[in-house]
Amino acid sequence: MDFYKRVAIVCGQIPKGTVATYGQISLLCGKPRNARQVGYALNRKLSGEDIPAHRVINAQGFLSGAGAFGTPKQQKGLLEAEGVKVSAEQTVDLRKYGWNHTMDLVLWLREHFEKEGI
DNA sequence: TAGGTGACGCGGT
DNA sequence: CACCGCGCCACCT
Repeated sequence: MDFYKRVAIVCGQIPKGTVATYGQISLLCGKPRNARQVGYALNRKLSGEDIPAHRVINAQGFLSGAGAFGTPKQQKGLLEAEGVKVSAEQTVDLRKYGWNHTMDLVLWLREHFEKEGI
């Protein structure tokens, strides 16, 4: 499914030190209603192994995917290693670390998808 | 083929 | 705020 390829490309654009939400990724992939599929893709590694999956959390700022990483709280460690503060409850302040993607990115993605034929 | 599931999200109370 | 319910949709049984 091309959607998974798009997920890989979009995730690759998340700046280090910031986090994006599942809904945001699905939106940027052109499928506003596929937030669940983003989680599914990352969980099953359907978009590749080497993508910053730790930077993707849910809309409430909670690290819902922590359990899929090696050890619980592994995701927390990865985020803190790049300067993202994670609370003891495994939550991140989206107002502070949330990814504010630009409209330019949307256009860039559009062209990139077109060029890749996905 | 039918029904259940889930790294989700939003609106209502 | 918290909690609840419902919509969502590709996958898996």
